[in-house]
Parts: sequence; C-alpha cells; structure tokens
Amino acid sequence: MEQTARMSESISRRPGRPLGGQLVVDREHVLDAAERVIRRDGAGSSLEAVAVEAGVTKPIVYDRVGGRADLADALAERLSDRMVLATRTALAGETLSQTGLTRFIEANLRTVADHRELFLYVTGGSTEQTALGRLSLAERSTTPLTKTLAVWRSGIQQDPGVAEAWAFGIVGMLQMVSQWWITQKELSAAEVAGQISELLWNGLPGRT
Amino acid sequence: MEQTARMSESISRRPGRPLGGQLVVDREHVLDAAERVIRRDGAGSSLEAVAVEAGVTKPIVYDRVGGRADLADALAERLSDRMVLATRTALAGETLSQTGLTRFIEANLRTVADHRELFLYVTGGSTEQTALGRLSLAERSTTPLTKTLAVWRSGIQQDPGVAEAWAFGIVGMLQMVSQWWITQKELSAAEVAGQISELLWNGLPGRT
DNA sequence: GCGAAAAGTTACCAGCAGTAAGTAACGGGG
DNA sequence: CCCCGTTACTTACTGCTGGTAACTTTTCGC
Repeated sequence: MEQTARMSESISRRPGRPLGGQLVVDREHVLDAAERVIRRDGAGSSLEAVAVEAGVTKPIVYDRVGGRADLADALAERLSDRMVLATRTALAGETLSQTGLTRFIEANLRTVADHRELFLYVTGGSTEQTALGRLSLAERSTTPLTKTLAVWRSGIQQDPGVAEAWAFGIVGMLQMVSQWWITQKELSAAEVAGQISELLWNGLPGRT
Repeated sequence: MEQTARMSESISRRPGRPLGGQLVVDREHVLDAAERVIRRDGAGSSLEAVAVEAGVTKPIVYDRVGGRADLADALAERLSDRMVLATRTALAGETLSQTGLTRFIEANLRTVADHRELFLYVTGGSTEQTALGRLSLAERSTTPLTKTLAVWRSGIQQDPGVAEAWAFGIVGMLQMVSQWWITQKELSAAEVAGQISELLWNGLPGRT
C-alpha cells in the first residue's frame, strides 16, 4: 500500500529516531501543549489529545511527564507558581492587613479566571488517587502559607500552632469560592474578595 | 452448549421479565449497593461493580439512577443529609456561639471519617462536568447554610448580603480540612475543630 | 387467547490510560 | 569504513469503563 505519510508535511513522523539526533520536544513543550489543549477543549482533555497537540505520540508524553496523575501534578505546580507570583506582586511585601488580604484574594480570583479550564482540570483530578493528588496540589499552596501564618501569628503574640489547619482551611475556602465565582456573573471579583476577606479577618460575628 | 445459569442459585438471572412481575430492585437498593461497594473497594469503584453488588446489570443502574454523574449526585445528597442530621443533633437548636461552631465542625469531621471512601467518591468526581457536579453537591450544603447565616447576621445587626459567599467559603474550608484531616493522624477531630472554629469565629488576627 | 407494554439481560461500541514491541538514525570502536 | 549497541521515536496492542442498542421473557388489558 502507499505511504501513509503524504498529507501536508510532517503531520505524521515516520517511526524511528528523527534526523538530527535531537529530542523533538522536551518536558516544557509537552506541558505547554497540555495547557493549550485544556484551554481549548476543557478539563476533560485526554492524554492522546495532549500528545497530538505536542506533535508527538503518547509514549513520549509518558516519557517526558509520566501518566495522567503526574501531568495534573505538573500543571498544578505551574498554576500554583503563577498564583503565588500574582499575589506576591499584588501584595508587594507589605505587612498583612485586611485590605492586603482583600487584594490577595482578588488576585487569586483573577488568576483562576485567567486559567479557568486549567484550574478545573487541576482541581478536578480524575478519580481514585485524586484524593491524595488534590491534597498534594493543595499542599503546594499550603506549605508556604503555613510558614507565613506561623511567623505572622508569632509576631502578634498569638498561638502559631494553628497555622497548618488554617492554611488548609483557607486554601479550601479559596478553591471553593473560586469555583462558585467563575460560574456566576452577579458579583465582581472585588466584591467577593471583600466579603471573604471580611470573614477571614473579622470572623463570623464581625468586629463590634 | 449447556445452560450458563448453573452456578449456585440465581447468581445470574435469565433474560426477560422476572416471574413476579415486580421490580427486582428499586433506586434505594441500588444506592445502598453503591455505598457498600465504595466502602469496600474505594472511591474508584465502577458502575459495573455497583450493578453486580446490587444483583442486577448495568442498564438497570442507568434506569434507576442514571449515569455516573447522577450516581455521584444522589450519593452526595445522601451524605449531605447525614451531615446535616449529625450536626443538627450535635447543636440541638441552640443559638450560634463559638463552642457551638466547634461542635458543628467536629460533628462534620466525624461524619466524614465515618464515610471516608464515600466522601472521597463524592468530592472526587470523575472529570469534565466534575466542576459543576461538585458545585451542585456543595450547593446542597450551602443553600441551607446561606439562609441560616443571613438570618443570624440580620439578628445581630450585621450585613446579611455576605451570606452566600460565606457559605461557599465555609463549605470549601470544611471539605479541604476534612480531606487533610483524614489523611493524617497527629491531630484529633476535637483539636482541628477547635482551631478552625477559632479562625471562623475570631478571624485571622484573633480577638485582642 | 393475543398482542402491546414492562422488566430484564446480552452484547456491543467508543474512548482512554498505559505498555510492549518494532523501526530508524546516530555514534563510537574495530 | 563498516558494524553494532544505544537512542529516540512510532505503531499496535491490552484492559477497563461509561454508555447504549437490540433481544428475550413475563405480565396484563381487551
């Protein structure tokens, strides 16, 4: 039968080592492709689709980043880094205050909105070890937050032992609020950020 | 070839309408079976396994409860009901206070621990419309909570407009804290409940 | 009695994660 | 200069799962 590689140019590479002897894509390229696919096709994207977008085949994806759980983990790390960056520039190292907290939350919401499908992919997970997977994702956010909280609480003569539980609680709160916020259109990011900040800063009864 | 139905008794039903003219299982039986399977095999259980456990075949599961998303939704409703019940008996209608809030959170944690795999199944979802699915689960908890918060805030002369955002935030916080708590063994439910209650009641800086 | 409706099961399809086996180019030693 | 082990791919498969179409048997109304 005729050669299968005839459509346009190198849409389909021949088997065997490519000419040039170099890797055709590296880990970062695969992750970039994954982000593009997820942004385009939604959180239910398959590994096959990622491979096609990257211009390679599935085993290459497995070699570069691993299985589906590893992919989600790597993307979670990227998203988490972007969030940390966004909030860091929003805060610019000032000391913690209610308005600073509000800006922190708002920056968080805007980053989630910017990477809507990626956020859903990462927090959605697949199944089974999703639980631990999502925890490891959350830990990437909570670990630095725990330290920050512990230091800050010590600085204002309050018990720092609550830091870890609080960090998980805050991350969970932000994740759920983000999920809710990106699926409704009534409230703006600033409004929601202000409300959540009010709760976290002043507590349920509010300051009298 | 010989009859396939020969092992033990009615392990495998013959095709066709059963002899009594009655439904062999109803929706509740399927949901019970699903809970048993999930408790035994973990959050990654398949619909096939649920069908086998219920003593029927897959299309029956689809007829009684629908697809995987519907199953998760129905189980979420059950779990949510149990949580509401547990917290309601723990609170016994007293007015909201910090110690009451602590009991509320502790009851929540204990209920999650009692239904560990079910909780993971329900919050884990599969993919794709997981986002909306999880939101609909959360909404089942947030809707009553929103009302409670709005009424309570009005009663203490505070703005009730924050109720919805707060409800989602609190539910998210509890979900994440639960997930973290059931995978560690250092802190007791009472300790964690006290810490989270402290945060929700007094806020990050604490009462001075 | 008899045919339509009801209540099942069997048998299939499509899609996906993951892997084994095959193939072509490179590169260093004889 | 050629050959063989290594490298870097692809093809082709398995196994499983969600979901559905088609078939089979009993019941029940007329």
